Amino acid sequence: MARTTGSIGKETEKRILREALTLFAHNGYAAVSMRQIATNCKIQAGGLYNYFPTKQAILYGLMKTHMQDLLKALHEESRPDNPAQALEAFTRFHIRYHIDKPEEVFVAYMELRNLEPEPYSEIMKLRQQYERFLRGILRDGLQADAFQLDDVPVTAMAIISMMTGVNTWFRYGGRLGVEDIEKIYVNLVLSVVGLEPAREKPRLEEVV
Amino acid sequence: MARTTGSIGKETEKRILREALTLFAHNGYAAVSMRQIATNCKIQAGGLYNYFPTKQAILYGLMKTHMQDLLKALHEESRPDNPAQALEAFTRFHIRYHIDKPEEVFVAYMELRNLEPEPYSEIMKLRQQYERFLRGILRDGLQADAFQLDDVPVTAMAIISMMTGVNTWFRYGGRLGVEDIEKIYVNLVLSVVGLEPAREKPRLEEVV
DNA sequence: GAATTAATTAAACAATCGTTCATTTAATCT
DNA sequence: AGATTAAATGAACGATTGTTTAATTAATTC
Repeated sequence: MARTTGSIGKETEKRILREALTLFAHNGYAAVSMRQIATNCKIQAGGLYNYFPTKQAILYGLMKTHMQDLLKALHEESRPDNPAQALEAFTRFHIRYHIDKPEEVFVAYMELRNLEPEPYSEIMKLRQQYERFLRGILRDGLQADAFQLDDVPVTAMAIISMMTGVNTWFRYGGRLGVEDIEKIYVNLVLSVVGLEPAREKPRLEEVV
Repeated sequence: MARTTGSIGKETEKRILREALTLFAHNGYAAVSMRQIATNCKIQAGGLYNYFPTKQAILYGLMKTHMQDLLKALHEESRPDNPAQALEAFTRFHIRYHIDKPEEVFVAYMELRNLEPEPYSEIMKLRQQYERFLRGILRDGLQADAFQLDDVPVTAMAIISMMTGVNTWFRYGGRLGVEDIEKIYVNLVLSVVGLEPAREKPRLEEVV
């Protein structure tokens, strides 16, 4: 069945990416076979090679798409001039985006080492773009005397690690909703740069 | 060659764990073969089974040892009564330990999903012990009105994520030494709980 | 509607996987 | 020293790996 219009062929390609994403996220790239991916797409293993030349290309496709989408979404956000507001906006964006796409985030982070050198460095460049964006905000805040911090690169990495970590424990239907999380993380991040966040009330009834 | 004294046999077992650790850390559990591990130990693949019944048992052995060592080391630290001092001590401990054992930390975190259900839940229990320790400090600080934070469990996870993230970028011989990192992270963590850290001087000459 | 082109299948490829086992080698015990 | 036992080997097991290829099926083009 030939489709020069490419509309249905592209559908299958997306399907492959989606099924591979779920499998990679749950079992890890190396532990997932092409036959498993094919089965979940309801095609034969050989059919995958009409869309991707290698298994590696599927992983690379997933990661590149994710990083590009992330950067695109980031640059579509409005960035306030005020450093504190810019940082808050960035935090809300990051938390929201990462909670919305847990599988993409998980794969993009965990499977870096399964990329061959060339694709690896390309993905890393995209990651560094994202990190540079945050460093820019921090530097602005420092120059405007709005932030207090010891070291811009380290603080940037610390903030990103802190925020991304939300994916390891957050589940829908738990004690806290996305908006609660967002608010808490905004306060955490603002605290990190020496700003007094607007707290509601201290809470003591937590599980320990 | 029989060794009922067990001294040399134990040496080989340790060797296997050490080589497996390095291989798992660099390539991932699923991507490493028993033959690779054996080769790095200068034995044949079959010989591994004199020490471990399965590949899975090697991974489990690595993770359990790491978590037990971590918890043991944690409880050997003195815990100050003062919440701020306890938090600072915990932070210094965590940073130091995680920088000292990057491969163990990496494997213990990244390969959780490659554990079968039973070993998985056992390792998770140990992880949760560690997290509970931090939550205890945070709760103490809240009750003593020494800390300001919105949510103990979330803050605990955020702090741990932030600190553990140091392993993804820190390399010896870089711009900052371990002591610099330790100091920076202490300030970051104290900031997170609303304490004004003792800063040296703002720095602006960083790479952006 | 015939020709062409694309997509899908099913079988096969060599390579490698974790694991087992009979055998050999070597250290310990009596 | 001889018996015993542990450890290491090297070959083999069946299963599975990513990928290729020829044949088949179906959709598009002229």
